[in-house]
Amino acid sequence: MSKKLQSIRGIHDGLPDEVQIWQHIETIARRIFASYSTREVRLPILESTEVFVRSIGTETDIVSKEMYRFEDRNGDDICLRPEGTAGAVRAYLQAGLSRSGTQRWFYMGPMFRRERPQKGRLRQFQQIGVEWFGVAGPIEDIEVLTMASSFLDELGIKTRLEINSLGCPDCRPDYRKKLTQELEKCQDELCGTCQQRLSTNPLRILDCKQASCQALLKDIPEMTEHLCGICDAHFLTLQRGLKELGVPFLVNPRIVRGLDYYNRTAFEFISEELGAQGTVLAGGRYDGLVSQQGGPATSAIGFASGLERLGMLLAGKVKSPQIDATVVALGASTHIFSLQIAHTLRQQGFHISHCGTGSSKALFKRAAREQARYTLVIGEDELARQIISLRGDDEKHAFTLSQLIEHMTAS
RNA sequence: GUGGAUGUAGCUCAAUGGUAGAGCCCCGGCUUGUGAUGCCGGUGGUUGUGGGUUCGAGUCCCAUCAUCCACCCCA
Repeated sequence: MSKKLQSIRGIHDGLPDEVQIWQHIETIARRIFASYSTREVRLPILESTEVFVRSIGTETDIVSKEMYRFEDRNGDDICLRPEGTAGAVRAYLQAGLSRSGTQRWFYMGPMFRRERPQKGRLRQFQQIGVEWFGVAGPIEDIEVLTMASSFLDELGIKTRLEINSLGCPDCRPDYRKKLTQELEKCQDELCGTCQQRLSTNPLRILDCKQASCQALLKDIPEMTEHLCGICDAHFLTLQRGLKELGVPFLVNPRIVRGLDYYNRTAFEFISEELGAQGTVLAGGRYDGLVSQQGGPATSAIGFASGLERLGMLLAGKVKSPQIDATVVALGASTHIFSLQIAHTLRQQGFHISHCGTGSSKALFKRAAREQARYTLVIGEDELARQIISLRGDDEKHAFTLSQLIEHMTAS
């Protein structure tokens, strides 16, 4: 006997009940994004590792520990994409679109990160993402945020929106320096990982989860108070726009990003229902990335959202597709006739399931499970007279095929 | 990567170290034409996997795999 086969760790199957929810999410995404003239791109799942090294760098654990990276047969260093933005920028530049005006893109598809899995944190997961290129903002920041907000609203997912400004290469280094100086004063009281972060990524200390660190941060200077004039104006306009457009938000100066190409607007839509995996949609401005990948200075903003997490919040709330009719064929002699009926109805655009063979009890039980609008009963009598009965009615109320089509169309 | 919890039937869960069970679901019969109720019957398990201790292991020990929780990281 062979061992039972199973999918590999953190890589799960999408079974019909879950896929149905994903498709619902995707349908709404397509509609909302289209209303912002944002068009779909389909980008590679495999990229050369260089694409991510250039955008993510080798500083964090990401490239070294958390990517599926391997050597192709010809020696190329390639990997499964861990996110969508880097590949989108690569595609944008490869197609020479930097001289074609604003590009508004969205994508949906699988991403791969080799992390310790949890619920809502898988190694293969799916993201829906948006990237807008050539948009300096803050108008586009407001639009991207209202778009994201409409998307979640339309899904009926309750979140709170938190925004922050990360500043820019002009003002962030000063703030980082000031923050580091302040934190060095109480260095010994910081938790172990934050003492590390002091040298590697001091901004990350701002969202440390240790209560002791948060207490030390109480009187620390905030990024939002140290923005340069341009960043400050950008952030204020964004806030005013959101207010005027009725998008509720909270300024959270402790939102940070792990990578340097992010600047100014950063935002997260957070659900209360998912514990530590509560961020359901996150994004921000990344004016530095296109040039970092070797292109011309190009402003850009985007966000991404995990389908699995959205799906968990919608579990049980998405209706199954309605089947129009299910066919009960009683007795072997009726099988072909019943198949012809089903076939014709399908050609008319109806959704039909056929209950197959078995005892009448089994067939009607199967039929009931389908929860179709109609159960069509076809037995010897119906076959002889070329008619179809409905469950619950006797043969006096039977339909000819054309009458049935008319009846089903009318109701 | 670190720390912790949990793995018994399709699902929810029982079982002092001593014969692996219940409810629900599924299938069939009473009832070869309308998912009732009822009764009767049935399928389904190498107790995640592999070792060890023991006369005897679902139970104790070790390893491993998976899921879940928190941390790390978070693109």
